[in-house]
Amino acid sequence: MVEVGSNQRRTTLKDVARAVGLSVNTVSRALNDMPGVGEDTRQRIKAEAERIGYVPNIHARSLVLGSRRTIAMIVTNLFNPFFAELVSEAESRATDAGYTLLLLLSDESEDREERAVAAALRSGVDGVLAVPVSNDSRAFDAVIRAGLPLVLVSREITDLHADYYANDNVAGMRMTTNTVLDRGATDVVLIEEDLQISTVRNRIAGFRLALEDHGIPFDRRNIALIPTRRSASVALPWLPWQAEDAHRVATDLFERGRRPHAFVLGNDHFALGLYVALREQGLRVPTDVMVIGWGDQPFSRYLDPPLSTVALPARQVAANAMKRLLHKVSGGQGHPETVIIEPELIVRGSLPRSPALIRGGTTP
Amino acid sequence: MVEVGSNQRRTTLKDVARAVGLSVNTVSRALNDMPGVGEDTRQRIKAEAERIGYVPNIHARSLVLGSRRTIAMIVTNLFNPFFAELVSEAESRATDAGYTLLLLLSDESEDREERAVAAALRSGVDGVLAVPVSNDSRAFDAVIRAGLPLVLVSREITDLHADYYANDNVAGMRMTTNTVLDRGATDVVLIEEDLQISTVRNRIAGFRLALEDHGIPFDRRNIALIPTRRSASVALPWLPWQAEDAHRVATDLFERGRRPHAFVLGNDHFALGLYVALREQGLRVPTDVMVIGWGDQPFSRYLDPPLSTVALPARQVAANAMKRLLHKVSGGQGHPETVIIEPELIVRGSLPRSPALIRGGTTP
DNA sequence: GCTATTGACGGTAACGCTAATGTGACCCGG
DNA sequence: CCGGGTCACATTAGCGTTACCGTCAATAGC
Repeated sequence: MVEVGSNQRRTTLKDVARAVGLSVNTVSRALNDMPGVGEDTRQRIKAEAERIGYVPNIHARSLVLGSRRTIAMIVTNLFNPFFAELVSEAESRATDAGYTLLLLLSDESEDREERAVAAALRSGVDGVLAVPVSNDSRAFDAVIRAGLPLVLVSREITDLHADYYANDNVAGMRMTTNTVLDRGATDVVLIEEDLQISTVRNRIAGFRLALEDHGIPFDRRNIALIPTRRSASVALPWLPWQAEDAHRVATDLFERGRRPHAFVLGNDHFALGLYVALREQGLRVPTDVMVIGWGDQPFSRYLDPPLSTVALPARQVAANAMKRLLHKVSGGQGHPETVIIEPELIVRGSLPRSPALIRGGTTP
Repeated sequence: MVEVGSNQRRTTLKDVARAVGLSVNTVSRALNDMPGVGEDTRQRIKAEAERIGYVPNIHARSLVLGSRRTIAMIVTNLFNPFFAELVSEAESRATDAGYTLLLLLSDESEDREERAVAAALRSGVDGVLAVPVSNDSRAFDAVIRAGLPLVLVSREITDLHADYYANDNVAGMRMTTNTVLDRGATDVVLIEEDLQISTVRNRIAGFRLALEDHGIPFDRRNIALIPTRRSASVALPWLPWQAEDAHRVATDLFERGRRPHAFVLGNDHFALGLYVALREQGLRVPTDVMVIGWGDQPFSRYLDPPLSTVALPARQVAANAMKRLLHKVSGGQGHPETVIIEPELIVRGSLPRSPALIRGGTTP
């Protein structure tokens, strides 16, 4: 069995140099496939380095090269599978390009976000990929001041002049809302998280645009915001709670005598609680009430009835963002760019098969 | 607006030293709260460093200190919320201890696992926290050979002498199986992933123990293994597919005339597909068939009926593992230790309220 | 046959930081 | 009044690599 935690001195370039009787310099050039070394010498050096178990000291290399070949990714949480997918794709792309990924979680807290940014800078990363907590640019100003490439994903910061990659929340929510309106709903309720982020703002904007499209006046009562639970200044958009809160919000509506024809949601997890609330009210989906979720979670197609939802191009967004970031990291230029990708509506049993199946909302 | 990607030279200790008219060394000691600096001088130095925006160069510091204060975490994927929670907790603990977390994904592929380990070593991390892909120790031998602290989480490698932290899969599955047996089931089917990992092995062991507890002979037909989908040698335990595969496996059983009294599952996602299969067969939960899942996913309590399942102490496991790793990283000794935590059965509507409600399995 | 040119290699200086060792001023006791 | 100790700082030596220049021989060109 190999001994753990041995404290033998690591073999360095100097050791290899001594072993082959050449200079440190030549050995370095040989191992890095730099010109200026005879081919046979190069092979001999490589063989010897392998033999005595030489592993380059990344710290020294980073110091002289000024790069650690590492990307920091700052994400609010991993419980939202959308973020998990973003991180997953980003890791894969970074690895393929010979970079590693430093993961920092901000937990929807501006405090922690600031600390994450500080940690990223301290760690000497080559670039930062971030899903910001809010519209406040303060934390990320530090990144820009440090001269580090920065790319934002999924959430925009309005007055920050940075690259931004996301899916189209405006068009997406406009599409879902229009879908239920086209099918005869006139009283639609949007359930959303109460977070101060562009994602929510844009989805609300899309929702209002759809109402406009159909000449329906917007009322504040068309939107139900689910307050974010916080603990010690850390937001907790914990998925079970989202379902629970959606259940409560919907039940409140019904108890106040409201009876919407359709719900469009900012999150598939809201549908879990909403479905229960509807069952409790004896309302049937989609004949009494239409429901469209957001995010196409794995469970959504297995609900009863299967949940219509919006599939988000998470991998594509992350891939584009990382590609752009790596381009900037390796000295690439160009004005900050914004790339917004259209999401896709997935129609399932929670929508009536054909339009205009619901009229007036109440079944006779 | 701040210019992005500027190439101004970073301010170094020397700049601070010149600004305050002191030596580099004194500035270093002042900023690191080392003795040998007058208190007023220290404050003056700190203020000046802050003013001119000094950020220590981690590369240089790492070189001289021989550490980057970074932990590598190698995980198979982030789609399984259990792993997402492990990573989340690990990141939090590492951050609290002044470390950063390098995330590497192995995608259930031994190839990628080996590359992840290599990347971790190249990156000069101080320790490795890993969920291994298989029972093969080869990849992690390299970690031990490099003298790096290694802690395994959630999956064990039998012949690797390393610390290991997990939840008790044997006891957990024994408990769930005993629960349905206690309530009168005699024909129980376990649905599991077909992965060569200790997790699955142990859950199967627990399942068999429960059968023994009840004097029921074990038959190969008591276990339905769901083959892992692979693409280009990368396993894809993608959650929607797990549900789909469970649906298929269950339907196959029914079509071959099998009619189990209970299903115990290795994963809540299997329940999604199973529920659909049961509905298609006109079978009711829990009166006709009992179901217990595994992992307490957010959606599980919102299924119809709510899914009984096993809640896993993911955060606790990760916290213990990271604590142990950080202990070893800072030179701590001790024999490799194994800590196994009991999971908790959560009883919901997919189990009959009182034992012995089902007899013989068929309702009259 | 003598000078340019090329190729293979060595010497040395960074990179920015910390740690070990020096140095001078000051204080204190005898 | 002087020796020894203490404090506040400076000087210097690395850490292991890569980059920039030399050097020296072999070869090519006229």
